Amino acid sequence: MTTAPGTRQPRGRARRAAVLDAARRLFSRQGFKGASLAAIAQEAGLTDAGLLYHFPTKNDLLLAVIAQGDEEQDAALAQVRAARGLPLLHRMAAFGADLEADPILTALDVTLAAEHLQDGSAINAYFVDRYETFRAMLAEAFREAAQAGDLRADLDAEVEAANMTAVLDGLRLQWLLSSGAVSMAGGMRAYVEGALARLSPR
Amino acid sequence: MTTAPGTRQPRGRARRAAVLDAARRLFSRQGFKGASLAAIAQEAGLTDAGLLYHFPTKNDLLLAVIAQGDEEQDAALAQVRAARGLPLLHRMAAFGADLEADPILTALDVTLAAEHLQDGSAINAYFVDRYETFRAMLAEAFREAAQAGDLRADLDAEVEAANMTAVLDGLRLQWLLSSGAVSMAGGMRAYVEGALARLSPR
DNA sequence: ATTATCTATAGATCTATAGATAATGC
DNA sequence: ATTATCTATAGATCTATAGATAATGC
Repeated sequence: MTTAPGTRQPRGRARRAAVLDAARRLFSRQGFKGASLAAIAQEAGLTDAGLLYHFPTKNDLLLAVIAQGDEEQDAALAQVRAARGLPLLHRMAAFGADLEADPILTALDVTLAAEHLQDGSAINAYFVDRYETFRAMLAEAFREAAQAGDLRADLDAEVEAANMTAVLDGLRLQWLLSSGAVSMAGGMRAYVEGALARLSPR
Repeated sequence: MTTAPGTRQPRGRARRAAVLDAARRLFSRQGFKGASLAAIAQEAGLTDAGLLYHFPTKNDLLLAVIAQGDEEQDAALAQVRAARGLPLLHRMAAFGADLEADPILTALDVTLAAEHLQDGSAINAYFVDRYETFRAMLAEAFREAAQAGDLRADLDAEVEAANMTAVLDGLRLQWLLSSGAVSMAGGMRAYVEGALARLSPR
């Protein structure tokens, strides 16, 4: 029996990876609409038609880029999710540093989220969902910490969750716009420590 | 002597305003690259060629849209800048509500900033500068409040300024992505009050 | 035989210009 | 006379498809 249909050959797999890599870089720098298939193909070392063999449409390519980025970020997120309550919140202090480690992926995320803020696209739905999930995770941790007596019982878990998410997000933007002069890692650490001190019981 | 050259007639002025208004709405929803001149012209009730009589290039149109938005936001910012030190910081608590009052302008700002994060365009320079100025204003207020003994002497003015800016910015994104479920006004008020409580002396 | 890539091109936009025409204000 | 707008179109992209050809793995 020959290679099962659909199974990708090594050369093809390498090419696919090169295309994904080029697409991530260009989408990250110029946005989805700003980066043309021709530019991505050239960066990956093939023609646009060659690229479209691997990804039938530009939108398919974007979805693949996002899926890959997700997979990589899941590692950092799993570190956080391994804890609950106050320890989970403490771990958020290191999250800014995690994002600084991958400027391209971070810029991609900011750019794509803003580019699909309000259209009803699949990408928009993805971001709406991801933000909700992230906030829900933090809100639950705040509630658990409050119930356990580790934080003040009267805290507003929803507001705290949204604000912690907002700092991380806002720092990303300033970090990118200031060419790194504003530190995501430092800002986030300061915010988390400050918030937990402010919400400490008694 | 007839009308001085360059003086705009009433009809022209009204058209120009209609074009600016349509452009703001469409840039806000679809970004600069996402909104075509034809779509903007149609929304304003003229042809694309007609539009280009008023604004020679698409980029000129964008600059005019930004300049107009700036003028409007300056009103809210002037309210804040009228104070110094701790009172200035207290006024920041209402800033989220101000932004909620104009969803189109707020979405425009987020979208354009993200779309021009890293290109070396004039728009990029504008945002880099605006963020620096905003942070500098807040940092100075934190320093003054600390020196006056209204806040802890050992606060880090730069970090506090960047983080306060970040919350406002991050909340904008969540507010837009959640169709208003996350409150900018509430989140910002909570953040500012929390921060000032945390930094209150001894 | 299958997988990967290319050339060539269709068809849809998009920005911008040239030149004609209509509306307005003096 | 000046200001505003239109029709028509050039020229540049851009996404995507069709069909041919090259490379690879069994």
